[in-house]
Amino acid sequence: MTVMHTRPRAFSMMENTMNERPFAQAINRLREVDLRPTRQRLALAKLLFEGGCDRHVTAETLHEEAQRSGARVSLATVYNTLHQFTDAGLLREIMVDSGKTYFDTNIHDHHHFLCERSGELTDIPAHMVTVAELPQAPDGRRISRVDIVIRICDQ
Amino acid sequence: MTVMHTRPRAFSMMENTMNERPFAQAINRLREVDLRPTRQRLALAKLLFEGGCDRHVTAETLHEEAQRSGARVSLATVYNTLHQFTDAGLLREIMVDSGKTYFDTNIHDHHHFLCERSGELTDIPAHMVTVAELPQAPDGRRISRVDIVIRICDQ
DNA sequence: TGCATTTCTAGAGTTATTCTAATTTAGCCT
DNA sequence: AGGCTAAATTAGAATAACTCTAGAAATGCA
Ligand SMILES: [Mn+2]
Ligand SMILES: [Mn+2]
Ligand SMILES: [Zn+2]
Ligand SMILES: [Zn+2]
Repeated sequence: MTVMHTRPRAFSMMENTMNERPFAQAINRLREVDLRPTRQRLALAKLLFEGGCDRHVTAETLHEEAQRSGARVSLATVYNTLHQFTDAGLLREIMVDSGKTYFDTNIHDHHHFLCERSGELTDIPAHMVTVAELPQAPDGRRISRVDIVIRICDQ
Repeated sequence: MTVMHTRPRAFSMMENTMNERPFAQAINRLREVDLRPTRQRLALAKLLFEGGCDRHVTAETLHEEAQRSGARVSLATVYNTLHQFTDAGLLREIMVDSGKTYFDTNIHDHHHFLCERSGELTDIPAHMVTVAELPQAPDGRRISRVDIVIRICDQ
């Protein structure tokens, strides 16, 4: 399956070598999308993108994590920042169940396992799913994305 | 002067069961799962299943529709009924975006177009999508369903 | 027809999210 | 460095979409 993603390249704190100025990449990346690199945005970027592993966070979970790490960021700012990062192509929004919005640090073409017991999301790289045939988009429309959620349960 | 004492006819469940053929199936289905065919449930079943076309409703939209049709059903009952119908296998729940829960009258294997402009859902019969390869479910789990949402936008 | 059980309902409560308006901060310009 | 202005942050209020509660009504059974 091929869906056109003309999205900015993933922003990764891992690209910083240890001795480079901390946050240099983050600051540049935020500048590119006209977001001032404030203390709050940098703290959240660090939590989201440092460590490199793909994450699925809610505003609430990221806020708690920020508190625990000692960063003083309001919940309103966490919401604002998650949406700004999403608009900037640094995050992807996923709405999958139970009225909660997840933000995915993996912006590459991929799909998800959804655990029906816990609600946990797990990435599936795009190459592991082959869609041989898709219907045409209705007249005057085009396909912007194909989201595949594989729901898993016990046994 | 003549005063008409036309006592409102008592509601007869038997009459409805026998005469209103479109609901015979729903009523039997409800009986199977121990849901009494009450005035409210039958009114909502009529709105949902009469006309045959596949629908994607929210509690709010179905409640408005019920009001307009003259049925007096509380919003709480609409929520209860939609969940009961879902548990009974008469509806399927879809959570696709914007924190709203949609209920789908099409319970057969199928997928959806999602209009990114309006949020409107449209059915795609399962045979129009061919999935050639799927990843294995994690150890001790099995795939319960594969949901495919094709997001469409303008142009 | 009486009675236990189920269902319905208004309104209160909850949760996730957005809005508002006052305060603080960032970036730029002397 | 100090001042200015737009952007950003924040606490708390507001909203949206449910969910719960507890009393009233309907239902089905004997
Ligand atoms: Mn993901
Ligand atoms: Mn459908
Ligand atoms: Zn799980
Ligand atoms: Zn549309």
